[in-house]
Amino acid sequence: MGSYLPSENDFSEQFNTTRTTVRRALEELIREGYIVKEHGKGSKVLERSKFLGLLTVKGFYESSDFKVRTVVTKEPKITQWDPIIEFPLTEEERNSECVYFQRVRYIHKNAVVLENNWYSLHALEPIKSEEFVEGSFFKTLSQEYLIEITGSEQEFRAVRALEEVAKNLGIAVGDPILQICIRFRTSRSGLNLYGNLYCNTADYPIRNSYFL
Amino acid sequence: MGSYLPSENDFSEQFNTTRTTVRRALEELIREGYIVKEHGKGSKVLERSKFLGLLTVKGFYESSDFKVRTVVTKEPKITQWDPIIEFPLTEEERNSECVYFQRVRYIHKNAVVLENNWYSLHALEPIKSEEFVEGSFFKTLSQEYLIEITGSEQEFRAVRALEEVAKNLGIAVGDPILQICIRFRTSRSGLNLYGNLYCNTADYPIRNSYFL
DNA sequence: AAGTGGTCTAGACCACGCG
DNA sequence: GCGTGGTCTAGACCACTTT
Repeated sequence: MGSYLPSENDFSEQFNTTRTTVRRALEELIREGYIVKEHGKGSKVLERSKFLGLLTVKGFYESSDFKVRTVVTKEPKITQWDPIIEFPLTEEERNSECVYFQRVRYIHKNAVVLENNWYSLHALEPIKSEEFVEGSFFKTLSQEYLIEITGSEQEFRAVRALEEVAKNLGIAVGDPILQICIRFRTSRSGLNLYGNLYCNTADYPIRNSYFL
Repeated sequence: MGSYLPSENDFSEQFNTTRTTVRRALEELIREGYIVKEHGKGSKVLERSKFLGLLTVKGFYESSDFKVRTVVTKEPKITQWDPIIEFPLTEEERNSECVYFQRVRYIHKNAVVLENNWYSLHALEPIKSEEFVEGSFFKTLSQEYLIEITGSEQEFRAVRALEEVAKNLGIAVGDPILQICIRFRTSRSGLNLYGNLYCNTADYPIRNSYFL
């Protein structure tokens, strides 16, 4: 913590690769908030504030201070698209049914995020939650289907919690809540994952970082 | 709109540069939400939804449908650091005074964002708002001081609007509001810019995108 | 087969920080 | 001066899409 990583040249020698490739790897660490680069000095390892909840494009990840536990509250089932999705669907998606499921993310004993997810049936079969690798949908996609997340678009809004959200997150109806609408793009052509997240940011704000 | 850009090879020929460099430029367009890449097909130009407010690491930018107008509501002045800043200051920053100013961002006639900004006096002199190039603080840094934004970290929270925020944004006290705490890192060593933004997302959600 | 983006190697030069 | 990260050239090979 507060110390510096080996230099890019050191890494490229050590792993028999080029600086370009090392830099690509470091960019990932930067985006996830683990390091910052300092021109002329090196890559500094950051202290992780213990009250921070974190979001990456691939979902949530754990800081060293807490683990995110996920509970599936609605099993994946085939249904119609929900107009709450903020992104325009492709024609193939509109003409297909979709798979919908719902999860709640916990930190310690606290429900922090209620997450709705959809994807188009034309691009990917339904996956039961029992089949989730280590309980993770994204890990399942990666390991069982060789599908990777290639990017995402997110819309942030502050809204008042409605009944369902309030109940799941243990807050009052009308409390301010952070709504994040996400479209994940994937390495499988035609497959997008849509998410609608309600985050109780009172204790765990959502963090994003960006470099270059 | 909906059409494709010339290929990366075309661009690299046309501008006498390499594909690597072209790809870096395209990454910028991706992050700002102008294009998406489709493997094997090309770089697709996106339609811009007209109700979208957008945020990049460099501040706000305009979609084709509206311009963001900025009004300085509190002139830059030298003061003490405000504990509302969510990020740990460096020792040099803590030991220095800071420059603080406040702006309101308008879209059409609507006040949409109230923005507080701070930076450390030890790293940059005070800049009067009359000196802002085209009214923009970031443009001033870039053009007059050769300081570029190299990255940022953002924390998102949904909160209730307090008096000052409500008054400036024309909403009621207690209404849900999106608070974004930002630290911008810059190419000038030791200079960070801190921001505390209150966004009325009712009509203009904040958008982010990410690739690779 | 041809064209696209995705990834990688190899190497150069520059700007910044520090002793 | 030297080591660091920042940027760029030049070129290779692969995976995906379309014809």
